[in-house]
Amino acid sequence: MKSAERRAQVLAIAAAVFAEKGYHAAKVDDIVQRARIARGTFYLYFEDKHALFGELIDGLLGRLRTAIRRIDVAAPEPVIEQLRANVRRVVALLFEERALTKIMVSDAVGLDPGFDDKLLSFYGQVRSVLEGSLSEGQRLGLVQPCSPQLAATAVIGSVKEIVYQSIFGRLQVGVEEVVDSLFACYGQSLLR
Amino acid sequence: MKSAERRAQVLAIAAAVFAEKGYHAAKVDDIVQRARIARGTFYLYFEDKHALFGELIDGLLGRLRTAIRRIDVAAPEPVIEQLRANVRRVVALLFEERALTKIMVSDAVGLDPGFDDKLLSFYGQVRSVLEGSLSEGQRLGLVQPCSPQLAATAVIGSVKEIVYQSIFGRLQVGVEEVVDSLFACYGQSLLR
Amino acid sequence: MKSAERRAQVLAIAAAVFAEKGYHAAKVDDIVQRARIARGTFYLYFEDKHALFGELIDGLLGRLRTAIRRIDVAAPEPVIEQLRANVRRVVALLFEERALTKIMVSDAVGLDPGFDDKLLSFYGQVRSVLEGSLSEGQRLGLVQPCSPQLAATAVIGSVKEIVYQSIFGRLQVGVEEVVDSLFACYGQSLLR
Amino acid sequence: MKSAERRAQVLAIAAAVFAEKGYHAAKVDDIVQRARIARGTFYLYFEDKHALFGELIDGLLGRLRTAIRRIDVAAPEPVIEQLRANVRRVVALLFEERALTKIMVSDAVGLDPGFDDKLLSFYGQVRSVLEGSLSEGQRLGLVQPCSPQLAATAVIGSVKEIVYQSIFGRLQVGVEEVVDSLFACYGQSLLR
DNA sequence: TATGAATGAGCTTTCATTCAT
DNA sequence: AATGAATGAAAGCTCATTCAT
Repeated sequence: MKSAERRAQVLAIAAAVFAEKGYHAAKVDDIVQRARIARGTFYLYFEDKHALFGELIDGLLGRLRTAIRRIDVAAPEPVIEQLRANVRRVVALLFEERALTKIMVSDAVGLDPGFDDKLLSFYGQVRSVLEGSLSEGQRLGLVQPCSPQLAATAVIGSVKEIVYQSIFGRLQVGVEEVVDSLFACYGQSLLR
Repeated sequence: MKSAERRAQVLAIAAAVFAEKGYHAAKVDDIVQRARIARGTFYLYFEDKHALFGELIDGLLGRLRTAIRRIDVAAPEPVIEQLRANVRRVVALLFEERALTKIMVSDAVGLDPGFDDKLLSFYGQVRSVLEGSLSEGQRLGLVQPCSPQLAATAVIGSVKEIVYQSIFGRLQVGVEEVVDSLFACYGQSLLR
Repeated sequence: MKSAERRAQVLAIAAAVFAEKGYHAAKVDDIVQRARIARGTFYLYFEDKHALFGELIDGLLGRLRTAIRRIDVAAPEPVIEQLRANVRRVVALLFEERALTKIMVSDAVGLDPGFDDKLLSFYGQVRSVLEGSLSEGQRLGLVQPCSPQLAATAVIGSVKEIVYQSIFGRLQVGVEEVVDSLFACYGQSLLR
Repeated sequence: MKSAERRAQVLAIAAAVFAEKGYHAAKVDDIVQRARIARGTFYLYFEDKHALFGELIDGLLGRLRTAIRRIDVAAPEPVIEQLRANVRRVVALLFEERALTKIMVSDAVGLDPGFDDKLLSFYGQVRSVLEGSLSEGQRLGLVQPCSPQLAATAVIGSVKEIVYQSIFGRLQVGVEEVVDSLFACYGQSLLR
């Protein structure tokens, strides 16, 4: 148990270091020094730097997957509320895990074909959920006729950019504000 | 003049190599070998690898800035058409310059505080243009009441994600399709 | 303790390599190959080639400073004997440390403003000691009237040249012979 | 003739650059830029950087050799005055050619076995002249009994050090002062 | 389980020299 | 004679990883 804790601690420290310096600038030394472990110990816990990074990304993607629940049109809760809850959970998680979010959007992209696949596959899954909901919504006459694929992609992009700007840029917003704004934008039409 | 051509050629080859392998995995050797120049010649044309990369990014950002024109509400052309033309030019440029686009979204982010600033500043400018148009639109009753800042960010994110997915992912779309879809999404309301 | 020994060993080997090839011609590779360590190990022990060289020079200058003791006119031992002991210790040290002496006179000069300062400052200190003794000697009527500054410089030069010639050149002399000759030259005029 | 002038000019500029930066830090580029010639032109005039440097050193050594004249005991001018004239000419030349002097004492030493031989052979010649004079002086009872070889070396070292200190260090002296001081130091003991 | 000294492949960059014009 | 773009060998240094203790 002690070992698992230590591992988790190193993982958290590594996330912070990666977020601070970026994957390449973050040296294994930086991590072990901050974690107060020996260099060799690092390799006792992790295959290598790359694998540790992968674990961080996988962890975040897993938690994001958990946060996103398939919309159930038959459920008592209205579809739009289910969607809103999904978005809220995702945004809340990303805002909570700033370090992991940062490395996901700025370091994992283009680092490696493997990571690109991982991310693309994740975004594909999310898009598939959204596309399903939108198609269903169109079938029920709740959603405007348009390409569900592109619309889903656009929504994902909106969330990513708002999160990205609030982490890197000067955008100062809270979770509720983001969710409300997204639904204000998409919910009634930006341009009438 | 021959020299300028050679320089441009190396620049183009470097863009391709960076797009293929990523900034860090792309070695100066890869570039010079493909360009069929000696390693020393590379440093005759460019300060170093970093500076060459910066030139590529600056070039694309410059062309993007040129593609984005401030919306003129007093012009005879409808505001929405001006907006559409902006989006079309941007998307067309990004689709045309796939290699540069790829390195901008996947390598320039988090590479360096300098590059992050560069990108953030660019996105800030674009957002400012969009925000202005949205605010003006709201004043004229053409745009739904919502945070212009977040809405603008959302729109930028939509464009980025669609472009990103069509370059990295499996999204197979053309320029017109993207523009139409964006306006279908935002133009009449995604959810009724 | 093992590590300190290894470090000292590398230092000694480096001194020999520098003496043999000169600072610039001596490659880090030459040193590590002779020391039978990996290239990376070198940088574990020393900041870089320059710093290692600096350490060698500092070490010799330090030992030379220790060898030179301020003349005490009030001491029971005659001033001239104190002076002779100083010269003997210096010459003996330089003869003993041929490699270090060689790099000090042939590589450290003009290598770097920092090294020039270091050497100049050392020679300045030695000259100051000698000047003091000469001035005191003149006050006591033991030394011929002449510029103590130039005389001190001349004496230093004599020692340097004799050592230099006996290391580089064909001058085959021993410590005692050098000391005796110096005092034979200077002993009846400079010192009355 | 134009070409010879140009060559001489490049030579002079190179001397200045070498004196300023040292042999290794002085790049061929620095020289050609200051001389306002193309890089290729440099190699039209000189074999290479090393040969140019050699020419500078050879030139100074040649002029020094000219300045040093063999003492003629049979001449009407007293031996001591002949010696003094020699020293005066040498010191005057070195003070006049500070750049060349600097590179001779700080760059040529230990640069190359070839240069070391060159310098050693020069100093050997000078020493031989001095030794001859001192031996002759001893035979005539004009000079104290001591090792002519070591005495000659000491005198050479004195001159070198004074010149070195007045170029690199803070020693501010004129030619006459140097000559006078040297003869004050050596003049009453070495020379009876 | 933990350590940290040792490793060495591999990188970017420099610069004296060449050679087609 | 003059040019300067091109060359490429060679150097210093880094850092992820290994392994003897």
